[in-house]
Amino acid sequence: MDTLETRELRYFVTVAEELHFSRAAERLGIAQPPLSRAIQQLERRLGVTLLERNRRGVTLTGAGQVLLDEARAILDATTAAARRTRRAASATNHLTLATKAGANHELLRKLLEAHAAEPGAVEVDVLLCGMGEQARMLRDGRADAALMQRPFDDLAGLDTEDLLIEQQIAILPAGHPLAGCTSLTMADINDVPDLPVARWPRQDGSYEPGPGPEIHDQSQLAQLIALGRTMAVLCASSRSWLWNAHAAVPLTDAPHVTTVLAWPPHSRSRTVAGLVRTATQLRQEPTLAA
Amino acid sequence: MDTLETRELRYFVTVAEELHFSRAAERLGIAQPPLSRAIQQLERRLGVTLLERNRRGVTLTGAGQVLLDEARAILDATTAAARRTRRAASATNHLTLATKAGANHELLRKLLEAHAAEPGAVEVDVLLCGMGEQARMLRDGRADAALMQRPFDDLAGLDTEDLLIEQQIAILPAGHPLAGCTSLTMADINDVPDLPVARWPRQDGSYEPGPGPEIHDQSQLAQLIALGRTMAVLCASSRSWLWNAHAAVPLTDAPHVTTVLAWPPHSRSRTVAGLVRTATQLRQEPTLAA
DNA sequence: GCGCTGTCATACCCGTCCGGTATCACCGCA
DNA sequence: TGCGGTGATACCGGACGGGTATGACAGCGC
Repeated sequence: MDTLETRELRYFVTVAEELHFSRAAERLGIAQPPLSRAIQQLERRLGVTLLERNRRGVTLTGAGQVLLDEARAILDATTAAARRTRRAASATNHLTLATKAGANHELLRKLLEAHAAEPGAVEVDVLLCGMGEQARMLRDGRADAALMQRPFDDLAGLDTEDLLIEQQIAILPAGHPLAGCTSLTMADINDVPDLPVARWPRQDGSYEPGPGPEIHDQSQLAQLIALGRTMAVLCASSRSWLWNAHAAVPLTDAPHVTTVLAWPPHSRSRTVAGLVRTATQLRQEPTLAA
Repeated sequence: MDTLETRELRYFVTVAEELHFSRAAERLGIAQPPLSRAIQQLERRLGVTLLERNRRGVTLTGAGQVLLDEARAILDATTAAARRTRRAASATNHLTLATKAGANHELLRKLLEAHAAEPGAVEVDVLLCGMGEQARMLRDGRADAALMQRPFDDLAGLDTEDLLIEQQIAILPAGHPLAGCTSLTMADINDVPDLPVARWPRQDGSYEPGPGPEIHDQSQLAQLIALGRTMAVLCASSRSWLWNAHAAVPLTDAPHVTTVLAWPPHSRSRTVAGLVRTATQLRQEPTLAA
């Protein structure tokens, strides 16, 4: 009675996104009548009205909104499942680790080193991602594990293991007056008239309004800071990629950043488990606790 | 090309569990030949061998094991999706909160109270679960949110918000010699010859071997302690349900227990979001921080 | 070695159901 | 009151899921 087929979910998601049967059918590459029928069947089977067909357009009901979220997650999970299965068959004894390009150099190096030294070491392919792309990589099965940062990245639905807690620092142009300070507060750096704070994309990819430049990747940010156009707040390990034209000043009241190893739940694969084990051991070493 | 239908996944999971086509077909209520064909189609579509058909039996390949985990998660997600959609349609303005029976009385009371006082308050149905049942309730869509405890409960794949960090305490029969101590350590209470520590089920439902009794629910435990048959290690808030025949002694070196509010990821429902908001505000109140 | 049993795979047929085309009912609009 | 555009309905053909019968093959007892 509750056998939601993925075909039906695919159809429903498309209709819910388009709020228009004909356009949805076109996007799906089928005709409109079968699509209408499929949605009706889905509604009948569930015993629930998912879409309100008014004159001039279609709207989602509350239940429809719920199913939309669920269906999206399920469809993502199926493509991820297919991809993971294929990768498990082909690149056996490989493991793809997604990391934010430029972040956590040191931690990554140590993790790879420690993992390679383990007895049953599998080869680790490092996948450098843009801002917050790791979550997608994990969820759609392109990566087996990822280094991510709380509270920046969206860890919803992922298993995690904390690896490193860091202060945040302000990265400034070396010549700027504030660069000489030994420490700063958030209040100090907000509203500096000639040096707006860079804006990162939010989880949905949009930017909140503000004077600072919109940042897409770390190299762009580095250059803009070096040019004296902006400043940024980053975790302390970002020091590893600073230029001569950059200055780093600790922020006393910024929230701490936790770097975590994340992996998809329900993944009981031996290879990921091995990496997690290595990582937890790493964390317990005093050299990283500092 | 990667359109894993849920029917195929259902078939594959059954075969992978039975490791026997005919039995799997019987369980599925279909004949064996169509099942064989369906699995072959799945393998052909994925381009991956999922099952090794040896003489005398079938075994899972590595890729098959991966797909088995993924498929189970997906099938759970579909039944959960159907249930959540139906509940969203029928019990609108309701919200089901799963809690471990007997745990976190005070916190639960305060949470419900605070939530009821919110302006857009929806009614909260409290669902009392047995050991670690909350995770299943959340995952299969019977509950919208749950109070759970780290590190006891399996939080994999759930979103959480920390609510309360507590010490653990030892619950002893009131007359026992150790009951007079002002504090104890784990070493003190392990290997007490006449009072073995009670054993809780693990995440898979099994018990690790040991001398203590196997515990299924809190009332059973309470009685066994009162009878002087066992002792238990629990979080401090368990004091609220202690009997006169019980004594509680703080444990100095036991790991802390974090009670969290958990909910399924991708759930952007307004009602759950409201409860989470209430909960986070609760956490920030000093009365609970103590 | 010969059947016997039990495994999964193959061959073939049938009915369901998915998808397509044609059309309808309805609304807003000029 | 037509016209454009919406989703729903009617009907038809073909693909495909499911059933039965059978095959290929391994292990086992005689």
